[in-house]
Amino acid sequence: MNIGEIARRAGVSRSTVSYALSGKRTVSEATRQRIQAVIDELGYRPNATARALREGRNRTLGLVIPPARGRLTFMQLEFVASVTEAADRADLDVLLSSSGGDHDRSFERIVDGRRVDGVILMEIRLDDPRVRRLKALGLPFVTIGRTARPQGMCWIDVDFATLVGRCVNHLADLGHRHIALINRSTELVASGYGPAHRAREGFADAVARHGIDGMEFCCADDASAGETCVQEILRAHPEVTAVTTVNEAALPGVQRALEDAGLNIPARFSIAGVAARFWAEQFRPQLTAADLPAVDMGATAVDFLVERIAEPDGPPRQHLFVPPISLRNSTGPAPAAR
Amino acid sequence: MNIGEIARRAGVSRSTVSYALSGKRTVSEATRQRIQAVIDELGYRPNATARALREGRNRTLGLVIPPARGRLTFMQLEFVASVTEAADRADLDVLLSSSGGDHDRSFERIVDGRRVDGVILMEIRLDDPRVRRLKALGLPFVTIGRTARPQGMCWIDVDFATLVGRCVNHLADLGHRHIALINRSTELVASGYGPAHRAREGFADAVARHGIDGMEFCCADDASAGETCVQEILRAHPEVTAVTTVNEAALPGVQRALEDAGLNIPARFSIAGVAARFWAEQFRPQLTAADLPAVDMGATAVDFLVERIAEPDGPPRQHLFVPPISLRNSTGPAPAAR
DNA sequence: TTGTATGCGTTATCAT
DNA sequence: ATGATAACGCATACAA
Repeated sequence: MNIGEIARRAGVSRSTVSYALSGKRTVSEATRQRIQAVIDELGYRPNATARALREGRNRTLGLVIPPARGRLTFMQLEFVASVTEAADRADLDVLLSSSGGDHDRSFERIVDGRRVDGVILMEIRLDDPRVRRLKALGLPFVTIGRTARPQGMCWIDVDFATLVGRCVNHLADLGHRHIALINRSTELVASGYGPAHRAREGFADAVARHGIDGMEFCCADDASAGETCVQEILRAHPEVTAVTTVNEAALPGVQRALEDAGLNIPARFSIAGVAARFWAEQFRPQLTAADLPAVDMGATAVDFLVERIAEPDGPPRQHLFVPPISLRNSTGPAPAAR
Repeated sequence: MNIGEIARRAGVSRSTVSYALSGKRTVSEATRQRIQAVIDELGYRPNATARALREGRNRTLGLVIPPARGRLTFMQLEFVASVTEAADRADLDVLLSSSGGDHDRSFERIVDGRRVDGVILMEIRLDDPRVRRLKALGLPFVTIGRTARPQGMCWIDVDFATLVGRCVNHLADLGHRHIALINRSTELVASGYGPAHRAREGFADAVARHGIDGMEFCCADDASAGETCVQEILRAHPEVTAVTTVNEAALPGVQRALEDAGLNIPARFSIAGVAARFWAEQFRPQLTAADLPAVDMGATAVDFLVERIAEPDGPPRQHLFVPPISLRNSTGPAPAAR
């Protein structure tokens, strides 16, 4: 069923049907109703593909997620859901692409074929080839996370440096003098993953500012790595009384290792970090942490992208999220000794 | 950059360029190379929208997910990721639609506008209006879960009845005589949600078969509901020594309540169920459970859909997943008394 | 208030 | 081995 058939049956021209539908020029009430009757009867709906071809836009945005083999984090998954809902509110569809590393076929398909009007790029690297690609194509995009040179680009990010710094402040104020950072994986750091780098920097700065002892550990994004990591910390650095972390997926293992070591939280050991609320509340006792604002971030990313699509040469918008640290029960005064 | 421009610069017709690219008719090596050179130089890529209009298909499938306000479960999220990857392997894109209940705008957009060649429908109800819609449109689709009348349709599902039955068998074999089922929420049951209904049936059958005492409790999909639910069970039915559940999101609360009641697992209380592996492993001690095979399910759903798109009138394929129950450490012999 | 004609970028049919 | 041309379904500039 197409617009021509509707026109024929209603005894009008195609343009009249089109205008009756779009309202972009006046159509007499009589013909409008006749047309509508035919449309209702035949259940006609305009073909979105033809419209996209004609209009030169798809009313669709691309969402590039990391390949699932590296297991999506809870935070990422919440973000995907919130982007989908925000897009829906703007009457936009979302074309999903799982890409990253060498697995970029779907990214190419979506971008090369101009299937989308703009792209939201998750899990950006400090130097990201996909960003260069999008720039070269002149396709509007928003990144989640910043590249090394984010000037002139549209992005949103979480201020991991500041947040980790605040965690250190908090722990130092409680008297802790030997603090460990449990960062993301070595591979992630090596590949230039911003959050890991900025967590490191924020940690180093804060530790230096307080003149206390800080050490960093990389840790894969899973529970058993977290367990091993804490065991290693306790073994090699018995003086450590507190940990700060940006690795939410490691938390269950962190908890286990501390329990097994008989270290009561927060009486004998403190921990604070940055994590999705889900993980913070899952921790026992609940974790003092900056909750990652996934829903806000998704909505903001869509807002920025929609704005940029409408006005590609407008000023690039950027937002650094600094969510408050929720004081829960995992931090307390440093114990006299361990 | 379009195919006409390439043709002009290569000094050939548009059809020659098209054929050179598709290989659907022979093109002399000389012109092929000349064309390729121009393409490489100008970075030409065919416009997917125009191709879709011409070919009458989009090489895209729709994935309808439940609205995120009800928080996507891990299982659902894993499924989304696996569908995306399976689609990518088949060179298909995935258009995401979050719909369900009254929030069906994006479903309409995708389906009415013929933006997709087929649809994967998650979280099906026993009587689902979207299924009727897709049938009426003649759009190929695969459902995750079955409707009440699944004959003639393409679907995959998890055999909750059998799995819950097996959990009961296992617990009965261990000597438990008073077993509770922690099902999904009252609302979900009321709305005709298949897994909840079939868990109930499987439970009732198994309990009757063993001639033991079984009782069912509905429980919202979150930790605190799980906690309340277990407290209620322990209070009202102190004779209960084991629980089986299909409510993974309630597990953290279940655990908390049992801990608070001082009921050691599995010495004084046993629990077995159906859950994503993530949740089973998160439980302490690790949960004896049938792990939901999200990745297999995603791949299978895509396979079925691709097949159906290619051959809309072929026999509808169906698969009932009965994943093995992984024996972990949450079940043991019934205690003498409680 | 309505109709006619054109083009969006492809692919495929027919012709050479 | 290659070219000209007609669709695909829609929106809109131009006419009337």
